[in-house]
Amino acid sequence: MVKRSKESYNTKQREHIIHFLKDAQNRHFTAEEIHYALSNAGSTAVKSPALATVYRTLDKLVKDGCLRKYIGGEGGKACYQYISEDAECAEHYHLKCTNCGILIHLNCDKIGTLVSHIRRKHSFVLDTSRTVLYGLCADCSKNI
Amino acid sequence: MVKRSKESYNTKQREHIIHFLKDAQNRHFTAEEIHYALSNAGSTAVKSPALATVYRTLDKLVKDGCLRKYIGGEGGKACYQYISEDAECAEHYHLKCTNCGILIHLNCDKIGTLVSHIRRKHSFVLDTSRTVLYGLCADCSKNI
DNA sequence: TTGCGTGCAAAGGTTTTGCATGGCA
DNA sequence: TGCCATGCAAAACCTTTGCACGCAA
Repeated sequence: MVKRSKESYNTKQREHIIHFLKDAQNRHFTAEEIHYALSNAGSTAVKSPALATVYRTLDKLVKDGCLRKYIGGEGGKACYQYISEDAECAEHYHLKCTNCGILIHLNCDKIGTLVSHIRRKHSFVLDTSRTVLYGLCADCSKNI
Repeated sequence: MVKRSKESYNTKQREHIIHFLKDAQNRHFTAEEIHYALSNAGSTAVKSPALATVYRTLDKLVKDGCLRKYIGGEGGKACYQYISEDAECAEHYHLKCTNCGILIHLNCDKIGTLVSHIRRKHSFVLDTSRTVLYGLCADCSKNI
C-alpha cells in the first residue's frame, strides 16, 4: 500500500496522480507533464486535477516518501519519480549528453558497486536520483 | 588564461565576476549573491554589474567551461562555481552534500573504472569535470 | 459534521528578454 | 567603425498561496 500522512484523505485526484506515476516507474515527470497527461487521459467523466493540486499532492507524496523530487531537468524544472517498493537494489542513474541534451536512463549494477564503495570508504551516501552524470552520448562522441 | 568564446569582449564587469569566483574556489554562489557581493565590494568608483548582466555573463562562462552550474540548491536556485585549472581537478569527481552544501574532491580509482565501463559498455563518454555526484556527507548522514 | 482537499486566480521569486545605449577591439 | 556587452524594466517562467467551496471519513 501507498504510505500516507495520518491526516490525509484518499481523493480521486490523489489516486490518479499516484496511479500515473506508479505505472511509469523509473521515469520521471515535471508537475506540468503530469497535469497534462491526466487532463488528456481518456475518460472525460473523471475530473482531472488542477495544476496547483498536482503540486500540492506531489509535495505531500514526497514528504511521505512515495516520490523522489529532484531539481535540474530542462530549465531547472522539478522532476518527480515514483520510488519503487522493491528492495533498494534498483540503482538508477541518469546520463545527460552535454551536446545534444538527450537524457539516458542507466540501469547498471556497476553503479551500485560504486555507491556502496563510496559509502563505505568515503563515508558519503550518494543519492542516485539526484545525481546526473554529464558527458557525450554515443552519437555525439562520434560526430565531434 | 581564462578561456572565452571567440566572439566576446573582455569587459570590466566580466572581469569582476571572474575575479570574484576565482578568488573563492570550491565555494559556490547564486547569481544574486554574486551581484550583491560585487555591489558592495569597496571601490565605488568601479561600476558593478547589473543582475541581468551577471546572469548573462555566468551563462557564457558556463558555456566556455570556466564555471560549473548546479541547479537545486536552497529553493531551487542556480549556483555557480569556478572550475579550477589544476590538472588534478580534471581527474576526480566532486561530491556535493545536498544538506550542508560542502563540496568534496574525490580521488579514487574506482571512478576511473566506472568511467571506462560506461564508455565501453554504454557508449557514453563521461565528463568528470562537469559531473557532480549528489548525496549526504559523513556528518549530515549521521545527523539526519 | 469536521476539516482536509480542491479549483481558480493572483502572488511570489528566479531567470530571461527587448531595446536603446555604452564600450571593446 | 562594427558589434558585442550592458542597464533598465518588463516579461516569462515555475511554483506557492489565499479563499471559498467540495468531499472524504
